[in-house]
Amino acid sequence: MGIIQRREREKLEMRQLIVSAAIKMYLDEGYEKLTLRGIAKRIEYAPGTIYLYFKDKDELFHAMHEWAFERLFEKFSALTHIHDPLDRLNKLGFVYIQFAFDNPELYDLMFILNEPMCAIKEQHGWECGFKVYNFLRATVEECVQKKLLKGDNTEFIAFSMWSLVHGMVSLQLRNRLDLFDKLGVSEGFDKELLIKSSVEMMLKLMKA
Amino acid sequence: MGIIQRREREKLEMRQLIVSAAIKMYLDEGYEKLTLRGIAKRIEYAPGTIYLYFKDKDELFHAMHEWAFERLFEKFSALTHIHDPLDRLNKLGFVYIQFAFDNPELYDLMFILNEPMCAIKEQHGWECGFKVYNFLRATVEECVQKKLLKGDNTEFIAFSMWSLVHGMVSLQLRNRLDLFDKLGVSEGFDKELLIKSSVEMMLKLMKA
DNA sequence: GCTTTTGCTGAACAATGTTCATTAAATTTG
DNA sequence: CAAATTTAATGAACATTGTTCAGCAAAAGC
Repeated sequence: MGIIQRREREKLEMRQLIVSAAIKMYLDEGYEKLTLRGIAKRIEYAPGTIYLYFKDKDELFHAMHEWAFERLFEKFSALTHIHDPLDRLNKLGFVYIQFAFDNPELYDLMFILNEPMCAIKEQHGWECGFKVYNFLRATVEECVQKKLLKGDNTEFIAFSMWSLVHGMVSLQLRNRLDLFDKLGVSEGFDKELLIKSSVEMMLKLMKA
Repeated sequence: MGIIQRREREKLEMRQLIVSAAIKMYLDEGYEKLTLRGIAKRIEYAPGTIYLYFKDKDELFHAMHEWAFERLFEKFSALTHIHDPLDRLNKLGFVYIQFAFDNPELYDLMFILNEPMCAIKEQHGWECGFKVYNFLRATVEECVQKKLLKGDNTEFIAFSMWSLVHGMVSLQLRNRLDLFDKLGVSEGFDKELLIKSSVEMMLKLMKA
């Protein structure tokens, strides 16, 4: 029965077509302008068709969310060759921050928006997030075992580090760092530099 | 001219009436169910009336946002009596976290949602946020001057601490910590404990 | 008492996510 | 190959949303 195989393949291709169009539209025009009608028009299908491939908009967001995680995981993977775990940990932080600045909309999808997580609750867990987090966790674990860091609780340390960079990045993405513009510093105050410098300081502080 | 004074007062009262109804509705039914028609019905006015007091929904969000900041500032103010700045810094963190867990919707409004910041761009800056942040900043400054902390850059330290707790709290609010449920830990894994313990660890680490 | 200003109305508009009866095409069956 | 059946896609329709605006009634000014 080659036919049902082909059908399955076509179904996946169609799903991918929709997701690609959605991502392109999302990156081009932003969150609010990403509409199902717009996506449908872009791929030259009727709006209702999307519902044959996705239960609702949340599920489409989830698919985009997974795609975004693959992009970040690629960046992380490029660091596996670094032998010194402390060095790797450092780079990991900077890659994470750089990714957020380069792809703010994707970061939103991955770590801030509610939508993709609604779809997750009804399906399997948050595997893509888990996978990326484990990269950090494993590196921290290695540092802990080699006693390169202060403290010995891998869980707490990894979580704290993630939270630290996520906190900085998400405050920036949500314009909460505009606060620093008023603090007497120069007008076009560089938030990216503030973040990177602060992370650098914290990492130094945590070294054994 | 007592009349225009009364008018001005009535205008403010009406604004407050709308904001109160909006907050009540927001806390009762959540972000998505907060609709202008719903608010109008609640205060027994026509939908269009709200636009006589607020330019758009974002501006209403901004007013709610300011109200929320007053609530947090009250909590912070209760800590002014603590003399030891390091102790105050500790408590500050826990009050912040507790506030977020007790009032997740308000926290959203204050630090995660985009809406209230749109209204800010067109008006004066983010004064309410600035005020609350300065509370933290001043406490850190005091610790730095008394050499109670490692490091001497008040700006970096205060920003890092804010980011750390905000990161933890916002990851939790956006269900990104569900990841830890799969990590083999117990099912009803206590996120609040994880957060508070991690912050505790980090604070110890930063003590001079 | 007439005119002007003000506050409020609620119908109307455009846009959204979502559903579903209907149609067209592909596949299976006889 | 023709008929029957299953599948894919349509696009009009529905309920909601934020927002606007011509009209209207009451208050204020003269």
